[in-house]
Amino acid sequence: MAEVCEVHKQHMDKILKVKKKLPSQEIDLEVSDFFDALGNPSRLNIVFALMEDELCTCDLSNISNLSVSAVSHQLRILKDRKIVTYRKDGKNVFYRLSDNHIKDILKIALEHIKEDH
Amino acid sequence: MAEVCEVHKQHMDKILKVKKKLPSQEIDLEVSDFFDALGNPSRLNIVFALMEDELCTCDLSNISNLSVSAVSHQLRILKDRKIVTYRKDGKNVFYRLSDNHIKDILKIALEHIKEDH
DNA sequence: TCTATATTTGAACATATGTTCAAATATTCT
DNA sequence: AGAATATTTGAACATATGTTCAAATATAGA
Repeated sequence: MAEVCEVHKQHMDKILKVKKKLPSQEIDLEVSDFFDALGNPSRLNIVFALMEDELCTCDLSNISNLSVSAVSHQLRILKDRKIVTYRKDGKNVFYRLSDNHIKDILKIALEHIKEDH
Repeated sequence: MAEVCEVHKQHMDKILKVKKKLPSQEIDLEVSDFFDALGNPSRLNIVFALMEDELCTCDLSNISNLSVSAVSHQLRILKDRKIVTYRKDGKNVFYRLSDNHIKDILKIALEHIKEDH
C-alpha cells in the first residue's frame, strides 16, 4: 500500500459494515482456489466433459486434445481442489464430478456468459 | 499429444456422445475467463466486498489492504470480464457487481466450500 | 516373470500473472 | 489557472502456471 487516499467520514460507516461481513481470509483463499481450478480452458473443458459422463484419463485426453500427461497433471489439480473424484478399474482410472454444486455453478456461469451476448 | 493411449470400442460411444455435448471452444474460453477472474484471492475479496455495497477504488483499497494501484489494476480485469460495472461521481469511481448471477454463484461456492469441512 | 498398456510424476522451459513504482489523467475547489 | 485528491496506466520484476518430455508406477494378461 504505497499510495494513500483519504477516506471520507460518510464512507467510513460503509467500510466498517462491509468489513464485518467479509468472509475470513481462509475462506477467501479456499473459494478463490475453487474458482481458479475452473479458470483455465483446459481444465474447464475436462470439467464440462465430466458433466456428461464418467471418463478415464485416456478418454479425456482424446476429448480435450491434450496429451495424456497434460490431462493427468490437470486432473491432479481438480482432485486436490475437490472438484473431481475417481475410482480405479483395472488399468483405468475413472473420474467424475465430486458433487452437484459444480454442475449448478457451471450452469449459471453458462447462462451468465450467454446473456451478455 | 505425444503419448497415445488406445481407445476401447466401448469407450468410443461415450466419447462421441460427450464430444457432441461439449460447449464450443469460444464458450469454453469465455467461461474460463469468467472463473479466472474470481480465481484470485485479491479479486475475489474485492468481489465479496461489492456483494455488500457499492464502493469506490479508495474504499476497496482500504478494505482489501491492497494499494490503490493494485486495486485499480484488478478492477480493470473485473470490468473487462463483465463482473463489475462502475459509475463516476466527481473524483470517485463507484463499482458494483454487474448482475445477480455473480451473487448466486458466490453463494453456491461458499456452500460448496463449507460442506467439505 | 515378462510384456504391454494406462496413468502418474518430476524437471525443465516458456509464458502469464500480480504487485510495485513513477508518471499521467481527471475532477473539484480556490 | 493552480493546487489537491482520486484514479488509471505502463514498465519492470519476481513468482506462478501449463505443457512437454523422459522416466517411474501400476495393473492385467501371456
